[in-house]
Order: sequence, then C-alpha cells, then structure tokens
Amino acid sequence: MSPSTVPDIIVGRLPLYLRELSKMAEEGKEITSSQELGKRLGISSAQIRKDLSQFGEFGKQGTGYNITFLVMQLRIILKVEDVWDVVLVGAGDLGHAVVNYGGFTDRGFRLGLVYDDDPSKIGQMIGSYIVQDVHSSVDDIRARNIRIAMLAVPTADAQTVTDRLVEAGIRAILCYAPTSISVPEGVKVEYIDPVLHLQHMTYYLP
Amino acid sequence: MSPSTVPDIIVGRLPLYLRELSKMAEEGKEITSSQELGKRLGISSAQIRKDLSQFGEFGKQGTGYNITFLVMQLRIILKVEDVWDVVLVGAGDLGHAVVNYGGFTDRGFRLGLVYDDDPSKIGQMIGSYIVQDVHSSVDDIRARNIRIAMLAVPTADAQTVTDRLVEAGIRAILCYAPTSISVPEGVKVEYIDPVLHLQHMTYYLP
DNA sequence: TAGATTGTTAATCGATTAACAATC
DNA sequence: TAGATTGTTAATCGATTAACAATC
Repeated sequence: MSPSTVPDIIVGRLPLYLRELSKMAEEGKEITSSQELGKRLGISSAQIRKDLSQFGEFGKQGTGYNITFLVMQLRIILKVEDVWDVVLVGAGDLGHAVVNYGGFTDRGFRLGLVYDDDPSKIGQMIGSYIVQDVHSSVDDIRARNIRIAMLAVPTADAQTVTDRLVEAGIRAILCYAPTSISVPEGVKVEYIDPVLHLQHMTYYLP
Repeated sequence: MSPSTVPDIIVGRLPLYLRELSKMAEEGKEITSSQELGKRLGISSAQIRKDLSQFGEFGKQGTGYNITFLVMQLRIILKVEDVWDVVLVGAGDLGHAVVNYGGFTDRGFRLGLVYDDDPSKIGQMIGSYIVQDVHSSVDDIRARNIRIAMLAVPTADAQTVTDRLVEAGIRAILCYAPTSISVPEGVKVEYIDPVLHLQHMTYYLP
C-alpha cells in the first residue's frame, strides 16, 4: 500500500511501537501479542493490530508477533533501518543537551554537524563536535546531502534559519523554538515545546 | 461546562492558541479573527471557533477577538493565570538545558527545585539553583506543596523516581526519558522524545 | 485437538467542516 | 446600512472498537 494512503495518525504511533518493542527485545523477550504491547502502551490491542495491518501481515494466529522480526519491519517502514545524518543549529544549552543526548544511537540517527551564528561559539568544541559558522551551512549541508535538521535557536531566529536550511536541501525539521515556522510543500516540521505539555496538564489539576 | 466533558484533544490545542495569541500581542496587534489565527497555525477557522465555544463566548460578530482578553481567558481556562512551582529531577545535560531554558517565564511556570542522585552533582550550582539530594525530595515537595515535575533522568531510573514523586504529591509529570512510566489514576503524564518525532518524519522522506 | 491470537469487517464513536442565522 | 465574523447546527468525514472467522 502506498504510504500516502496511510493516515498520519497511524504513522505517528509506529515509532512508539518500535520503541516499546525494542525495549522488550532488550529484556530478552522473543514473542509478544497485540494485547501485551497494548497494555504496556495504554493502547487497545485492536488498534495495534489495525495499525500494523496497514503495512502487512507480521503476526501468527495463536502465537502473536516475533519481536525481532517486527522491530526490523517497523524500522524498514519508518526508513530508519540505516542511519540518517542530522544537523543541529544552535549551540546554546539546549544544543549542548542535544549533542550529548545518548538516545539517537541505534534509533536511526547520528549528529553530523553543529552550527551557531555567535562568533564566540564558532570553533569551540561541544562533545566531539566543532561548532561551525551557520553562514557556511548551506554549502556543507548540500555537499553532504543531509536531509534532517534540529533547530535549537532563539524564537526570533527560527524563521531565518529555517529558510536557509530549506534552501540547503533539508526536508525534515525538528523545531525546539516555541513558535510556528513556515516551510514550503514537501518539508516536514515537528515541534517540541515543553510548556505546551505543561499547560495541557495544568488544565486537569485541581 | 464541567472540564471533564471537554474532549482532551481540544484542551491540547488551547496552549497552542495561547502561544500564538501571546505572540500577536507582543507584535502589538489588538484584534484578531478565527481566520487569521487559523492561518498562522495551519488550523481551520471553524475548528478554532468550535474549540473556544466549549468554554464561553469570547468574540464579537463582525469584529473578531480582542487578543488581550482572549489571552487572559485562556490563561484562566488552562489555570496558568498564576505561576506553578515545578521541580526538576536530573541534573545532567538535559537538566542543565531545562534550568537555563528561558521559555517558562510568563507562561505560568517557575523552576522551584533541582534534584539528582549523583553525589558528585549534589550541592553544585546550576544557574541559580543548588542541586539537591533526590532522597530528600519527598519531604521537600510535600512541604512546598509542589504538584508538577519534570523528569530528566536515565530511562532505567524513570519509574523509581516517578513512584517517589507521586508519593510526594506530584500530580503532573513531564517525562523526557524515552520510556512509558506507570502512574496511579489522577496523575497526568506527558512525554517528550525527540526520536519519536524524527522517526515520524523519516517515514515521509524519499 | 483445544486454546490462543491474528487480520479484517462492520458498527460505533468522535472529530472536523460547511454553512448560516444572528449580530456587531 | 453594508460588510464582516461570530457561535452553533447539521452533515461529513475519519478513527476506534467489538466481534469473529481463519488458522497457527
């Protein structure tokens, strides 16, 4: 089935399935069922079976799913069976946290380049990376054919940097700035703003 | 209308509306319409009007919405008209980024306490905070009546720390660890895992 | 075989949109 | 008044769930 026909809300759950199944594999489990996976994720078993059925038949009646096999299939579906190079723009505190974040490894991503526009930061080391001048980013990114960027710059700079990234060939942006950014058709953007989550929860607090 | 009757998916959009309206206010705008706001957020005007109508009548036919007034109303609805104290557990790189994050101010939150379990970190300064021993957290949190926590600890520690926080009276947790945590009824949890966003986007990359 | 669980269908449930009377 | 936009209704659209035949 062609990707464009699968509802985006289903695609968005696959990474969650992949994460939990990888955890099960680490625990040494070999087989699971839609019921068990659903319980661990707080999702109905019917939904998990329905979601997976969009992409093929991965289980066995009476038995369930082979975890290693399903992990591999989900990696292929999500296109993370290989490793994507990712650039980071913004070498502030958040940028530091992203650089030192251990969670990318084995999940399909590798930090390739780190940029900032602050002359006092350019040339400095963060972890094993040298902070590059953002003004050279378009050429670098083009040359290395990188498609994914993480944006950890101040809100005021977010749109300008975005425009440059798109020009350089970036097609997916994870934006940590608490603002909406405009991109042309064909460029994906997702946002992380912790305050949105906090405000969502305070609604329910007494 | 009683809060529990409003669909959660609508509640989840209110912080987004609030963020964009605050930005408009900063730009000096006084009035907006559901159409204009929708355009800036990539949401239909009908949805915005329907969402807001769950909580009252905030606009004027023919005119639109007074931005300052609507911002105030949304703050009240989301219970962020006052400032919540928040505790942070985990003083690693991510913890540092959270402490130095400027985005909490004026959005309803203030960092109150920072914890870690690493003796080499306890007592050190991060920004203007002294890292506290997590073993004293239950008493501290109870004494100060804090309800909200951010969790920036390794995956392996997430559940243990969560149990302690719940015992201390925490009722809302923003979890940065890439794992699901179990909490009793009445405790809200939201998650931030950048890799889930990246994997969602790679699905659509050629 | 008996028990368990899948993949799928049909029914239910809920969310979004279109349209418009009300009215500023 | 004329034009614009709200709040709301009804229609549409889409997502979730329940149930079960197929089958391991």
